[in-house]
Amino acid sequence: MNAFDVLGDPVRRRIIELLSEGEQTSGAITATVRAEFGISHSAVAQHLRVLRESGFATVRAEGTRRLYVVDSTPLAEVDVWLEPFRRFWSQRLDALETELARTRRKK
Amino acid sequence: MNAFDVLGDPVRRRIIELLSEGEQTSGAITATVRAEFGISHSAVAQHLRVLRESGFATVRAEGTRRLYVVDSTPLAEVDVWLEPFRRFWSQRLDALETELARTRRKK
DNA sequence: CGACTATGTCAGTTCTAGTTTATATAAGTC
DNA sequence: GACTTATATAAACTAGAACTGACATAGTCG
Repeated sequence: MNAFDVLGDPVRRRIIELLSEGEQTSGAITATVRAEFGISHSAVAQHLRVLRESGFATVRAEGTRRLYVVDSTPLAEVDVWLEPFRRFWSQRLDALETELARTRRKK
Repeated sequence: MNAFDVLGDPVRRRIIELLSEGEQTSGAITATVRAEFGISHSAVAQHLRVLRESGFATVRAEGTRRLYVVDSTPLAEVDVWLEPFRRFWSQRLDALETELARTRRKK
């Protein structure tokens, strides 16, 4: 599954957000997501699988717990795709910076 | 339809890429996409509709032609979502910069 | 005006992704 | 060893997205 498809699901985006705060057990993630989205534990487990298989997360076993961490590689890919478009919304910022520089020189 | 869902489709991503090079007629876009993906003109028209309705593109009529331009607003939203994660892949760069600064000071 | 071109929409079909319920596995606890 | 907890998977169902083919609208050109 392609990186953009993975991010297409709000539950998965939320899980990635949760993981950005640091390592989380499957159980902790499931509890939060269940509370927020009202879906079954199985649904969450399947989202976790998608995140694993698409490279957005990696897992480490500790006893019966599974500890998930975010892997930023696919996110970086998305960022790269976005890169050429960034000029569209940074144009105004650039213009502002130029203007500020000019004002400063006048002083 | 949410911005991430819109970007989930490869045809739509391609259309956005095409539009980033500047204004394009519906016909031009359709021709390129049909050649690359082998789908019907109707399918392309429907993707264009999604892009319009989700705010990724705006249209201007000129005779019978429709001229599409990219609107970066939803792309910027995606960029904003990505922002907090950027530190993950810029860490290495940051570390490198710190190291360089230290080396410079030693000299 | 009639034929043609550019574009868009509708209806129906197919495929896929997300969900639930039920089941499986393996590690801790008494 | 039986019971519980943590987690994952399988199978079946459903909803919705994407596609095709047919039709609709409106400019353009002879």
